[in-house]
Amino acid sequence: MNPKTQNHSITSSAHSSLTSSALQGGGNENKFYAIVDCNSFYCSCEKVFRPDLWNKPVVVLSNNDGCIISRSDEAKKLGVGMAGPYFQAKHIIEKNNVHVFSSNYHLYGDMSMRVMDTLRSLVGADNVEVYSVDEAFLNLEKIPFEQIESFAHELRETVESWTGISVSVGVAPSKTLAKIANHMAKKNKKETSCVKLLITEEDMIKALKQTRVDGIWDVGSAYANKLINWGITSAWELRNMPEEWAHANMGGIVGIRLIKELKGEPSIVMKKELEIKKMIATTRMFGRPVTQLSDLKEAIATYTTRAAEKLRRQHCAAKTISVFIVPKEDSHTTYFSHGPTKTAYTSLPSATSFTQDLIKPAVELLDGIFENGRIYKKAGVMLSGLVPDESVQANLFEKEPKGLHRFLMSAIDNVNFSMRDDVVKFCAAGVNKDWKMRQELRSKRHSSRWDELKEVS
DNA sequence: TCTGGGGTCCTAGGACCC
DNA sequence: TCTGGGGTCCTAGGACCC
Repeated sequence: MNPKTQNHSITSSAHSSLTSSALQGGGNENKFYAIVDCNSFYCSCEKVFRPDLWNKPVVVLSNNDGCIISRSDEAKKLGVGMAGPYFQAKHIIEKNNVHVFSSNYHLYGDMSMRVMDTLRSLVGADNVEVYSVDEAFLNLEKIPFEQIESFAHELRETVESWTGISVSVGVAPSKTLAKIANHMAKKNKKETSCVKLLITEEDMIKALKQTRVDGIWDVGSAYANKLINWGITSAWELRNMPEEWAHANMGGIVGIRLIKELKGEPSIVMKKELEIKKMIATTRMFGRPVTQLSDLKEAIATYTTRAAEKLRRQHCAAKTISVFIVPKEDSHTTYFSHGPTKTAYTSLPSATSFTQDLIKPAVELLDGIFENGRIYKKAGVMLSGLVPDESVQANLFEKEPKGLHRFLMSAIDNVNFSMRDDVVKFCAAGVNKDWKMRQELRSKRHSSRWDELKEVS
């Protein structure tokens, strides 16, 4: 692993002059990026297996059935807000007979894999960067310029007919512009057929003028507010600011990159697939308020087990483990807030990926931060200082040979992966787990569990 | 009553070294 | 009493993403 890998390095000026020729509509050497983004992804996954819900309003809830994290177009039209708490939208939902699902990550993960595999088969695996569960950037440099538009439509049609998931496609000379194009495609599905290209200078200028600064990828609410206070409201106005200004006022090189991207000079390069994570976290809200140390210990042991699995899956070991717990707010506030998070971390004597080596320090850290009498609503475990497993530096004082442990871990992983649901687990993780999150409305795992396969009658 | 989970990158500042 | 300059590494915290 090379932690210094620069995924976001500024590209050379030679590159950008190549792009400006692209803007004038040059030849095949032009570089374009596509972003393919699934429409209302979680809702679409649910609908694939429920034809009775096509054209019906659907929403999907976050873990613990807390927030609304995906809405079908029909639900959006009814005024169901994004990322809002479920209970606040409940009246609209009940009145309009909106179908509600708890999140079903087995299903979404599997459908995501199918979408990504389809994209890989269309442009080659090397030209796909999976950006999130429902989006991927594609490098279109191999597609001849005059075919870009038809190819973008082909992408959309193929994904939809092979997986049942509808997507929107945005194409432009930089990732940030592609994101803007995608946004426009999504906003006017009928008019654009879910495909929007920004490949001429006029198109780009028009799009930038229509885009507000808070709609730009990588401009969050903090910068958007600042920009608006400075009188910069459209993406076009931001694009015309000097790079030195961006460096001074918008987070250093992040700001420069943003301006370049808006000008169509690609500055955020494609990431290689299968990059290993630099930090691994498993954190959850509890399904009910937790006050007992013993319950918290079970939760921490369970999260540590999950995190250690993720660690081994990318063949890494961790040098640092940290644990945090979040109490409920003492005072009565109407607005959602929580009490001060307590965090503790420790450096391990040597990097490890063994669950049992991680649970012990995790639970000890918990002992140090737990306060009797408090009510807790959330906890988490984070692993950092990750190193490739084969290069784990041996500790001089290590007595036990590791071969046996490694064998045991991979045996447990294999059993749990094939059977799922923790058939084999560590006792510290508890058996009852009544603190576990609520998932009352989860659909079946149609595509990843034999016993939950969809039946066709 | 009820508000998710899991990441990334960058910068500043302190500790430490020669 | 006077107290450099340059470098690296680490961590905390802020900003962002879906």
